Amino acid sequence: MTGVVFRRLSALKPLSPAQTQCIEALGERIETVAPGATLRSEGDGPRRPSFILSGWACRQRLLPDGRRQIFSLLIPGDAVGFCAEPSPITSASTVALTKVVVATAESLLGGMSAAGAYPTGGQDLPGFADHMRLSAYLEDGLLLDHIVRLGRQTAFERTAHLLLELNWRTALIGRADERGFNMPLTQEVLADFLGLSIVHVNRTLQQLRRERLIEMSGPQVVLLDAAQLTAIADYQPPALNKAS
Amino acid sequence: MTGVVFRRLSALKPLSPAQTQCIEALGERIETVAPGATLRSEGDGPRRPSFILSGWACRQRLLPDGRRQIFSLLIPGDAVGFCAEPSPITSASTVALTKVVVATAESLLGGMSAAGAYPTGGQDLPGFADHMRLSAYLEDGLLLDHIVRLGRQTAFERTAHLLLELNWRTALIGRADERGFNMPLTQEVLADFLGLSIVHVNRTLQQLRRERLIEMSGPQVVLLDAAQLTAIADYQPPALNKAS
DNA sequence: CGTTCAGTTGACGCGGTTCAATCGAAGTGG
DNA sequence: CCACTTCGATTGAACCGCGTCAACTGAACG
Repeated sequence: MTGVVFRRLSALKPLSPAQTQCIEALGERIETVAPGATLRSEGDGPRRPSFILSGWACRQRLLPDGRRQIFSLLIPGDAVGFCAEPSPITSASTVALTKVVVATAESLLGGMSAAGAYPTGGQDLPGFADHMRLSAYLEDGLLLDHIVRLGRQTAFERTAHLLLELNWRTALIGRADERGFNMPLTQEVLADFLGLSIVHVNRTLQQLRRERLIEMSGPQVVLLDAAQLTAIADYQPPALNKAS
Repeated sequence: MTGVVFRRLSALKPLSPAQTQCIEALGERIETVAPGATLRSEGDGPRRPSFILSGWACRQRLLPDGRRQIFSLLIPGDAVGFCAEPSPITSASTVALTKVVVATAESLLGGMSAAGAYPTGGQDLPGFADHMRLSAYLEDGLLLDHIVRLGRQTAFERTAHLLLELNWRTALIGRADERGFNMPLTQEVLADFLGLSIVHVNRTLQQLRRERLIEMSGPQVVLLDAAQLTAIADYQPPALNKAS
């Protein structure tokens, strides 16, 4: 179960044996969250950070009249709640979209603690600060991509872009191959992420299928022509430079 | 000139005398950038971080066909290029919207250096790491607000929300009062920020004036009815908790 | 077997874009 | 000092991408 975390983090920067061992130990502190449940709500105080071992979640905000905007989709291997603030400056809640298994991971917090304190108790902590920092940059980049999608791309381009992003991210954790990847999202979730109506998401997906760019059977998605999709969406995968 | 930086940072967390002195010293390393010039381009390597002392800039990305999306607007007191990565994971460039004066500030980098190194050379550095971390969270929150605007708000709501945000931010650095604030942006910039066409930005601003919610004369903006604007836009100012 | 939930489809309307033209203010060069 | 240009703001008309409303389908479930 902790393999996804290993793959996710080692893609950012190589992991030492001590770190690898530390990640394997994550499997010992597991919690299961039901679909729809809140992993972390808006005004939460300091909360133990964790990794998603299985299932999908999202960060979102609700408007008073019920409109919802999803900021990011969280897949296995992704971190939750690593913002070390006592109370977050801006409100967003993290919600499970499927059944989710998380591993609590305060032990990885070395160098991430609040008030900028450098590791005090355990100098021998395997130092995940670099990984978490790189991970934060990666997420930040995904947010910028999202802003471009919402601000300047058509429904067709947006949807193609998202599918390419999810294909890249699932591949990173070893969950995508030539037979595609698994996307356990309803069209309502896609709509709230892409800033579209459910109906229009439905029609856009149909168009992608009609033009033989993708294939879908249930939650399984196959990108039939990744090159053309990439051109349509102006997609550029994140540039991970492990040399860092 | 460095007063805006002081106000900006001390709003996040009180500044020690040593830190204050350090900020005043920023005035010694000044550069001027012409409107339209690039402060920091996409693939730039490690670049010296800096603060904007006067003028406005933005972070943006261009699409192949010329469409532009602006991620964030940068005003005096804001930091530029504090991401400590050798090469950024995602591409965005920072461009001056007016004449901009920046102060280079590598001396504030204590605890921000690459590779997660904790301060080595100068333990006596006044430690701006906390401030820069809080500042990053603040910016992150502004990005989330922006995503909600673009994804789920109408042109009218979006524009109102932006004006409230800019009013709050200019007030934070002491540049807004009951006579309003100065917004040196063309409608084209507003359009590329709000994900709208120039024409529609023009009409939306007209509607805001017609409904006596704002007043504009040149770059000067007055919010005539901040309460109603706040309700319309569902605006919530960032919660700065200095107690952190 | 009724209920619920996700996906699908058609008709219609609106919010916002596009195209095109006008206008005033601010340069700029002869 | 006067054309001439440029740039940003403004306006009208036509168009269309996408939302809204409403109905229907099939699968899953108790």
